[in-house]
Amino acid sequence: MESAFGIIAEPNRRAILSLLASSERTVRELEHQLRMTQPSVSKHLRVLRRAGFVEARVDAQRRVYRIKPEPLMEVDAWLEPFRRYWSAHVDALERHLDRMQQARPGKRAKR
Amino acid sequence: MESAFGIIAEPNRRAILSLLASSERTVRELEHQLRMTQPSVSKHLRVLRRAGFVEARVDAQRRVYRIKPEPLMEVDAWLEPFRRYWSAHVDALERHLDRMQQARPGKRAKR
DNA sequence: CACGTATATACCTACTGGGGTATATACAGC
DNA sequence: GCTGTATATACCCCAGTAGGTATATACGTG
Repeated sequence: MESAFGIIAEPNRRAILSLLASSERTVRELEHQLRMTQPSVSKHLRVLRRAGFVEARVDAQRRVYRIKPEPLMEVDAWLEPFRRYWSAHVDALERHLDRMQQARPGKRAKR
Repeated sequence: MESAFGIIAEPNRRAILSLLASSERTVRELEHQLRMTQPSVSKHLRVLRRAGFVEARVDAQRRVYRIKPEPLMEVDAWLEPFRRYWSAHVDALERHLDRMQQARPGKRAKR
């Protein structure tokens, strides 16, 4: 599957992306931090690279990978039509929490 | 694969969700508007239902499906750490989507 | 140049998951 | 009841893909 959605369906790939979100890293660093085998990391990185999620900078024998945001922006854009449900949901949750609070004054609502 | 990301990896499921985003629909309506076979629609709807993306209201023999936003909110939340990359690349997304669109027509050879 | 390190790739295997056809179930109207 | 409609499910088949092991490639250092 070549869509951005197919790419991030894989948990290990999401984990890689999440790590790279905070800072760029080498293959080795990813391998250790995610406790995956090196070929597995490389394979996932290749998929991510080809799909435009990451790019690599060469540093001697190392490849330092970093995020390229475009495909994730595409996912973000796809979510747009659904965002109108967010507010409704949040409102419903707030009303719910208000009722809870009124019914049991003194008890702290969670979340 | 049971994560929300795995669920929306499937293009037909995304199409179903996108249709439901504007309004609730019956299985038949989805079947026609997406030109899919009925069992296929039902199967995808079952996956979506079990993962909490949709719910069905019974109307005689019909089931009217509608969006439940929670799993998509989860996806939205996952994107949060990456949003700091957005601003720098706003117009890069346009170029990216143009390229995607160009790559569409015809089946491309694989690697 | 030999050796260790860092990364990529090839190859095989096993599993999953989607498509299709046929069938079951549920309901409505006559 | 019988018939048509609406939806779900069972079953089979096949392609894609992730994991693992072994190997290739590239680079740096002594």
